Amino acid sequence: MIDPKLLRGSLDTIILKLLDERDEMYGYEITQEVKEITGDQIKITEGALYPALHRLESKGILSVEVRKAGNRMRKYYSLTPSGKTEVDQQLLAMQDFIQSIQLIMNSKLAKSSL
Amino acid sequence: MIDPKLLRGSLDTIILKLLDERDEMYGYEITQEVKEITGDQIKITEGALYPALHRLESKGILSVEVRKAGNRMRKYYSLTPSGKTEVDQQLLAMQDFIQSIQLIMNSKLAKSSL
DNA sequence: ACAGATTACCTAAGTATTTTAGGTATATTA
DNA sequence: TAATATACCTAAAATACTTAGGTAATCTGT
Repeated sequence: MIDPKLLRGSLDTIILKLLDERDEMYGYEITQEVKEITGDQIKITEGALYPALHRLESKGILSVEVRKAGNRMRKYYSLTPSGKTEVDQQLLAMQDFIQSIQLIMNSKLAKSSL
Repeated sequence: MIDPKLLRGSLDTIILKLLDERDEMYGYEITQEVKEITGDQIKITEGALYPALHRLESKGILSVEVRKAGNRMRKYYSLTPSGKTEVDQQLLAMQDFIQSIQLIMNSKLAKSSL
């Protein structure tokens, strides 16, 4: 399991990336998809997910449509036009982030006496 | 410049990785080294750095030695024995994290009608 | 000589995000 | 019919960060 600490700050990007691929997803589906893609490595907790979805909606990045699956309610989220711009930015930002982290993790700093 | 939001949660690992290479560094030196390695992409703010160093020290992961450079004080940090164990764990955790993020970022989810 | 930038440390208030720990209700499986 | 899974939610507490200061020594250019 991925240390949840490292995940801080990347939840929004993960959500947006999935919605960029899937067009439409509901919250619970997102948690399951992330678990599957990462082989159970990343588990998004609902206490983090739902507030994040609400935030993104209130920022105009996501739009919601409530539909019923049988007798049960689902809230389907999708990217708004401004959300699509936002994804592109966040995906680039994530790439830069990973690259920089790898620079640090792969750096062999000069030790005085080797 | 890397979105500071994405950096949340990885500051400790960055610090520990540098100290694993360098054996001994002082705070300001860490900020400069990170800037240099990442080509100005990652800038660690002092408001984040110093509390982090104090946290790691109080956890017994780092030890400090105050020395003078001329008339000016420097606090040199280094890994304690338990700190060395901790680095190893955190470096593995960071690798797993990056790998999982990349799985998500590279995932092409099945869209219904392609 | 001295102003401004850099080096080097620090802290506290405010903000943001997450964890933890609940709650409700329907649907499926043993 | 009990337990698990699906599906939504929230609020208090914890955590970590940004912002915005503060002190002081040293270097750089004029």
